[in-house]
Amino acid sequence: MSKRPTIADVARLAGVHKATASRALNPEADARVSAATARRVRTAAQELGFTPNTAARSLRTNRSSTVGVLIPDLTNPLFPPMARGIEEVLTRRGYTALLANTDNDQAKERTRFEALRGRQVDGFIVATAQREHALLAQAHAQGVPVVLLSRGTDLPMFPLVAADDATGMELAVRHLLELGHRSIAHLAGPQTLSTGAIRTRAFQQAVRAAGVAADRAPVLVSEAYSVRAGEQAARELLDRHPGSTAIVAGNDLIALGALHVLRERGLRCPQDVSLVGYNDMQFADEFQPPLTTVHVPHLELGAEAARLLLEQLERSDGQGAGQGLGRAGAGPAAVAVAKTVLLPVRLVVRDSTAAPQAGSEAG
Amino acid sequence: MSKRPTIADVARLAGVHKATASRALNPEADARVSAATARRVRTAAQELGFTPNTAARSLRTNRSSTVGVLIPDLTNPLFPPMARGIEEVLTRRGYTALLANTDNDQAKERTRFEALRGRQVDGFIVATAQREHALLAQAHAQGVPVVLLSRGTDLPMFPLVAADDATGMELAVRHLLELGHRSIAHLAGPQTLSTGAIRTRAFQQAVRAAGVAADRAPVLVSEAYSVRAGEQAARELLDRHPGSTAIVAGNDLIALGALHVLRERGLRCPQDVSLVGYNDMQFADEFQPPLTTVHVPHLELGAEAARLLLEQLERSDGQGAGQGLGRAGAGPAAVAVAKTVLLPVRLVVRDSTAAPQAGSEAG
DNA sequence: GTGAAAGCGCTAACAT
DNA sequence: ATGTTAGCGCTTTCAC
Repeated sequence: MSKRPTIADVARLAGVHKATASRALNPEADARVSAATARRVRTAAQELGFTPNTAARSLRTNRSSTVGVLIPDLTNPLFPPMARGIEEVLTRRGYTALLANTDNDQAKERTRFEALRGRQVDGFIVATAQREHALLAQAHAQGVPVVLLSRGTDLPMFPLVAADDATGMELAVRHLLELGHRSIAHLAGPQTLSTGAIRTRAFQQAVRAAGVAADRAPVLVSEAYSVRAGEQAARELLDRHPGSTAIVAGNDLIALGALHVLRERGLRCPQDVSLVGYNDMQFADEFQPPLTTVHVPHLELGAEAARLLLEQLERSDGQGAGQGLGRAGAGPAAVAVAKTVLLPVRLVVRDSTAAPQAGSEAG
Repeated sequence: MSKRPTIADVARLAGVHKATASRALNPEADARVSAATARRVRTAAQELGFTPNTAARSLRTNRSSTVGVLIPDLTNPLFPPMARGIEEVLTRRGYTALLANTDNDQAKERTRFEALRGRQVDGFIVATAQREHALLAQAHAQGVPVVLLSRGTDLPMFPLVAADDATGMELAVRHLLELGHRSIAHLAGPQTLSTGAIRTRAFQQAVRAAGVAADRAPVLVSEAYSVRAGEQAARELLDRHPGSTAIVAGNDLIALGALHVLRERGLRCPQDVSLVGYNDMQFADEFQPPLTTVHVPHLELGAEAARLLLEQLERSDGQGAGQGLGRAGAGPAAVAVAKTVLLPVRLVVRDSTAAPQAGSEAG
């Protein structure tokens, strides 16, 4: 366990001063060093296997090249691809992600957030946003750099990278309409989340635009994006609206719950009831039946969020306040509004949707 | 973005010296401080919202309370539960995990390993071990604290936390035998991984013990733990051993590949061929058909690995070399051997296994 | 273009 | 039980 070489060792071997070595090794300052010495220093560093002590650097620069990532639960198949997308762009730029699972628990989230701040993270990528979010409001007031991933807040405090859910939901509903369905129910996700609210609204607009009467397009809200909650909501739906020939779920987990309930009631999917999920999570194509769903590019979502955050960090590097903002409206009175990036989605048709059977399940 | 309070601020507010404040705030040293001042200091810290600058602490103590975690791929459903188990015990003790995906790529693994070392991680949890592993051998030589997770090396260099795969495989084979199968094939995982080798050996022992002839218990090696590789191996298996009435796969992903191939050949599972997976990964119960498999407690595996590493870190805290070793054999000539913890598994019977149909598929 | 010197915030000797 | 001092390894003024 021989001690690791420091920059002083490198400087000595290269025959220069510590400061010069530091400059030569740092891309931003190496213009101030002659090409020859720069090369000598880099060779020396290579030879010794020098890697800078990040703690020392961090202490000096007050930056850590580290980013906190708040996600609900790594065990939910949506998030691993996002995490990988984040990791990929972050590491390429010398940053490291610190992942924290919050389990949608506010107290836990706050604890982890504080702990990460204590570790001098330079910013956060937050995939746990509620439409109203005390912690985020506070973070915003304190000028902490944050990028929102997948879920937004009602106030556009922070840049957001999300899927184009309005379009996605429209695709889903249109698919069902084209198959001939006229009684389409929505098993909505939690309305406290932007994804839940946006998809629900888009569902309602799509059915209304097609001239489907409101009572033929009921919305039942699942209290969580989970199989269990999906089952509960699905039971209620089948009890109260037995005439529905199709269901579009707020996400794939809820759809899975619905699948269970259909099975438990002896209803066949898609013959008796068609079902559309949302997200196209891993293994959605292995379900029984393989799920028709809206594909969301989770990895790209994560990658883009990381890019946005880095951009913001770089910008606010020199000066203090910089919050990575775009401008809405024009003129001097314009309010600062954060940029939103919407990534395109597409419908993936598999076996859980089909034309409604004549007579069957008609309300 | 007012500057964060330092320990000097806390000391001033409490009317003591920095060093005293530091002692009062550090559990290990607070015995050397009077209860009264300790309380005063802690109150002051609370009031200011003081959180120590980890970079400074790290620089001074040469420890980071940070652990590197090497996994193949977060997107493989086995690893998120492990990561959560790790996170849970680590954060409880004030540590943070730095996750890195290696994609089973040696170059990538080395790069990430070095990067993490550069960040002064105190140790590693490695779930990417090959039976022969250059990087790990080297890490061992350098005295880097490492705990192996799930996959071991041939040489017991490091403590290992894994599932009791020998028993698990025996359970799987016995289940098939009890159903009446006498032609059981094994779609093995990569033999360069301890899990692949151990499960294969256990398979062979189990069938041999039951008196099944070797040619009635063929072993085909899948070149990766993946659906794709599983499909390839399964095709070869069905081509070369069409008489098999049951398959036990090296893991659930391989089993899934086998399922695809059975379907593509018009063979029904379990009526024509029974199939057993391994791991009981998330959603294995949603496959078509729901998969009979060996349940492995992945979260507990991760948690236990974290515990072992912390133990080792605590121990080697003061002195230098401590490698967290047990002793094998007795007497002065005994070789240092690292502890292995095997967690129990259990067979989960679902719908992919059944008694062989009389006559069908008989070789 | 390079060297000298200071200091980030913390903790571990060493006093007292 | 508490204060004093020094220094972890790095970057960044400031000189020259």
